[in-house]
Amino acid sequence: MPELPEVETIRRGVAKLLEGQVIQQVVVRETQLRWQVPEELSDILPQQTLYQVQRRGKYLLLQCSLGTVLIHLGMSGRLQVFSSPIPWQKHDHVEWLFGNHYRLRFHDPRRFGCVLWTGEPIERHPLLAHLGPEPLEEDFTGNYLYYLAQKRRVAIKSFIMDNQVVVGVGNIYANEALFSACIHPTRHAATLNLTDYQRLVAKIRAVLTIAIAQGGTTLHDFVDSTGQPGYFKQFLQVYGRAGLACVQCGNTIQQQKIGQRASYFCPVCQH
DNA sequence: AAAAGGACCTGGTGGC
DNA sequence: TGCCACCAGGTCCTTT
Repeated sequence: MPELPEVETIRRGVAKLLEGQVIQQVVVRETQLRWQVPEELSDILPQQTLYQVQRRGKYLLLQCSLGTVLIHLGMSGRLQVFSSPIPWQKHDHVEWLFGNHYRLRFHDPRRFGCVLWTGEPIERHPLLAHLGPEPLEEDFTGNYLYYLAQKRRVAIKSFIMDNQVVVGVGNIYANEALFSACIHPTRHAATLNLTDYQRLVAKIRAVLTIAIAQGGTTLHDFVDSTGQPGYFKQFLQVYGRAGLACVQCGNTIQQQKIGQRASYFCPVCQH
């Protein structure tokens, strides 16, 4: 479900309501997520203060007094804040109760997400240690991508979806950024020149920035921490538009699997 | 070392 | 209506 704009939208909502609050209670109803939810969570977290909600790629990091709760939403995860108790729903797996009586609830039907705990410095965590740069930070540049792509034969779309190359770019935004940059998604990464990469970086940044401003993309069921959908869907140029007319040239948008993911492109505009 | 494919899960949809 | 195949916003792990 969530790519960087959706996770960032959730981060902002959770931060606004819960930063500075003391955790009172943690309920773990299901431990079998992508990785086992640590049993000690409900023992160590109470009395700790959640002092900051951060994001690294698609991971949410709840910085607490004695360490960090690391959350990934996988394909179908939700994280919502409720101001009063509500009945448990199917696939509600973890809930945090805070001093202001707000509740943070983790819900994930497919259970590809995770809820983990570490007392170590977060950048050393194995899941984060090898991540590439943040796409909206200054170290993500055309130069960086160009040199990293030397001798890489992988499709450019798979390349920018590789979290060791750059974090946060998932299937929707990879398709959109490549269309916007007029680059065919199957091109081998090493065949793009520096100018191509400078243009691509600019477009990745632009697409993600606008998507964040729109509160993310709701295709079916994405909602933010307050239950609101995102509105970037109306800006989508190619994603999900197979067989429809290209918004630029009118030719038919094509669909093709690349790296096992549905990919959409205009065969005329993108080359 | 890099690339490709399978694996992990549930739920929704569309065809027969 | 029921059954089944296939698809979905991710990414780690194994195999080639």
